[in-house]
Amino acid sequence: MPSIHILVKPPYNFAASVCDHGWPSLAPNHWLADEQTLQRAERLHSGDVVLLRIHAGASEGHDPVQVCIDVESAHELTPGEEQEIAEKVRWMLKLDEDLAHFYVRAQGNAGIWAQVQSGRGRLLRSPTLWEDVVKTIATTNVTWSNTCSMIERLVTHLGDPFPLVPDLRAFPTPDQVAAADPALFATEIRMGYRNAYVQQLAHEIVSGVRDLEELRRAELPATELKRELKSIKGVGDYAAHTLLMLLGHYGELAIDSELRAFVTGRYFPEESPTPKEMAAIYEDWADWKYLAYWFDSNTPSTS
DNA sequence: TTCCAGGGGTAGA
DNA sequence: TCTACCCATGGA
Repeated sequence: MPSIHILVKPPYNFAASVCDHGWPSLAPNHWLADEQTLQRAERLHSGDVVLLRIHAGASEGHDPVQVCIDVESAHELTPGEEQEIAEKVRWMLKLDEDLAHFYVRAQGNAGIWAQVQSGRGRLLRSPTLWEDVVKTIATTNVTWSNTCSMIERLVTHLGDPFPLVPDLRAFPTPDQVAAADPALFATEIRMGYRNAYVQQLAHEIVSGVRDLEELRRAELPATELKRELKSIKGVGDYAAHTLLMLLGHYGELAIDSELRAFVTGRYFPEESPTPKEMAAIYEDWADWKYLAYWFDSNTPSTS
């Protein structure tokens, strides 16, 4: 089985970073806890589906951390395919993001620093912005377990199978979602009123009206990215800020029921804060508000 | 049965 | 910019 290796400058904790938010639980991702491995069926540009098993390699002290990608495939990989896989995994793991300023800033907060000093902060994302937008829309106004079920059904019904283990499927492409019968969404995939949003986005991409991969690669300022993201039906402030985080912009908080409950409980026990009051808690973190909140919410209260 | 979850669109002010 | 109302789904 071919294995692709990537060297990562420390500090970097593969397992903690991958598992720091819910994305490894959303199909086609699957976290194999016993093996500390992220498994995922992935459709390559050629249309072939391969199985990726991503895990940390052995490293000591200050040596670069090694990330290993074991690839199972029905055919022999070409050099181009190996390069494609490596690029996708680098993107998914945010290996090219510079978090140095966040680490410096985090050292001023003992609780948050304790959370991140081992090399965390690179939250998992999907190989394509398309997949991340669909998944983010699927997190709105539903419980997390329902989000997982919706995405599982979407992948099961529309994703291409991995030939060697057909039960494992890749995330469906915009073409596959656009071509799907709306009745299949209504009766089987069951994303509720989000069905129309997801299929509309797929149609926009297929028709060329919208290019999310161009948007993903374009190094636009956060304000412009946010405007583009909010023009997608089903993406409001919460979803846009979540997607900005996934794209490497941490200056806006994604205010959802979890954030409201955490911030109210820790900082406003006697009142019900407005969104502006909640945002003010992390104002000093400037471009790093999202990560600051994220690790603050994982930090035990000192009071 | 009712409520609500990792909200958002729309209409009307 | 703000508010009211509606939106499918599934678990508690």
